[in-house]
Amino acid sequence: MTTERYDYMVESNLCRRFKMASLLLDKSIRQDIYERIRDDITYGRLMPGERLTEKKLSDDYTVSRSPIREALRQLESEGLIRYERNKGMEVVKLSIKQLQEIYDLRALLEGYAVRCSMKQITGKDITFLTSLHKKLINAAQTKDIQAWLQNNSLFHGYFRDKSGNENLSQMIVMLKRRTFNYQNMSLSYASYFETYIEHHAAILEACKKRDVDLAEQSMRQHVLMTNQAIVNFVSMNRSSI
Amino acid sequence: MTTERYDYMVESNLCRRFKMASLLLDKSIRQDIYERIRDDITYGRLMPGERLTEKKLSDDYTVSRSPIREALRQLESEGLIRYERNKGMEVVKLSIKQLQEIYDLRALLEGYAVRCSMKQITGKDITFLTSLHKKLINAAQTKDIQAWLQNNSLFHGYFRDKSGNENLSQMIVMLKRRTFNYQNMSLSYASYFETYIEHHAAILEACKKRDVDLAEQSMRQHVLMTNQAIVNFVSMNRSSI
DNA sequence: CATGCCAACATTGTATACATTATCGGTAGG
DNA sequence: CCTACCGATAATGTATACAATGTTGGCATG
Repeated sequence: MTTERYDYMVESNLCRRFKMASLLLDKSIRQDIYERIRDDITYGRLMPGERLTEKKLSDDYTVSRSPIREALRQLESEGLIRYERNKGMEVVKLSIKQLQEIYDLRALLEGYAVRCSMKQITGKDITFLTSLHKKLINAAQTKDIQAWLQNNSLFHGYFRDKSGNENLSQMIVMLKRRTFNYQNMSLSYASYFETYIEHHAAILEACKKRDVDLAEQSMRQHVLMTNQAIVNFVSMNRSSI
Repeated sequence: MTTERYDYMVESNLCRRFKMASLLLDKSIRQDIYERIRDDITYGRLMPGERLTEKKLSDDYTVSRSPIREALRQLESEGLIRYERNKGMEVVKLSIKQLQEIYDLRALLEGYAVRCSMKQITGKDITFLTSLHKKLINAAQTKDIQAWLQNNSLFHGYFRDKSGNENLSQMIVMLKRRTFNYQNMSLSYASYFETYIEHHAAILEACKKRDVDLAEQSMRQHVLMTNQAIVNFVSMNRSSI
């Protein structure tokens, strides 16, 4: 009995230290765990189909199962993991059809974001987007995938943020997270940098001309084309992902 | 101690077989709670801005806080409730701007759903939609709001389901849940049955002519018009909702 | 050797205990 | 009268205990 109490005290003290660490960051353990697992999935440290148990996660992060379970519920709602009652969960593995569905939606929504953003984009914004475009060209020439990813994200994110529709923005981000790892893998496999740069150039050009319809259409085509590259990649590597 | 444990295990395994039959009908408490709170919000038994505490919920449903908390995480992810750390949660109260954002998205997505569904809609589907349309006309004439809501839901749901895009469908449903109560309240306040019937007729007509662009456009306009009615209603009753 | 059964174990589902934080009313000091 | 502070209370955040369910591997049986 005494030892039990002793053990408990030790555990409690350990946990307190972790709690304090997260308190300093003003973040709950649950929120922290949520973000870590989410990023592990989007950045491919956890692969599609991989099975996760609450025990393993609570051991890995040295916290109890309570915050873990709550974080998992969030991730499930966002379509990143799949639950089966009394059996556990796994990282969502998207079928070709699902990938196409999601990219169809992304094309629609990102295109619409461009349309909305046109009302608020000024010459200054065009200048900034052009500088991003140049960085992308540079990244393509030097085959710097990290730089590409980063600036590509900024390019797309710019229209998203300028759309002025917070709900639209959130949806696009959610869809992006669900496919990010697939996109990343396919990019490492076979990059279509030149094609993408042409697309971006077309979008930019349409923005300069203030041609809303063309800008929206260009973005839609661009996203759909990206999807094609990913579908090709997944089709060829279906066994492992 | 060992024997006790042994006996317990035996009984547990034996008992399991007798329960097997009813297992399929079982639902986890969490899932049950989730659905009940969700419906309480969408059907207005819980009003926007209303504050909920875990203790009250666990008392109401006579369960512990664990499944409650997990259900609340799901509801939060879906935008139905809002959490503030260490302070608790409340039913989301949408601003006029948010309502417009969400309806903008619904218009975009439901319009797109009509576009997608056109590939798969046959004469038989048109016949069914026409019968729904007639029921709506009847409900309008008799001012039967319940019948209107039910058949209107079927009308819109038909295109959604026929779109063949499961992700699109889920998004529309989610957006609908977030605004359902507002829509419902505004309908009780001032109904635009005649206008909506004209819209539906236009959509049906476009379907019959297989005019995809017109059908999509008609649905978009219809949804945006609905939004206008709701915004008017909310603007006038801002104090209470 | 194949197969069905079942105890042991592993995992998820729920309840409870404990820890931390917010809220609110009252009181002392200005 | 106002404000700042304190403490009681109630809420959320986390850890742990207990219960129900799924899985596995060994053993008996044919």
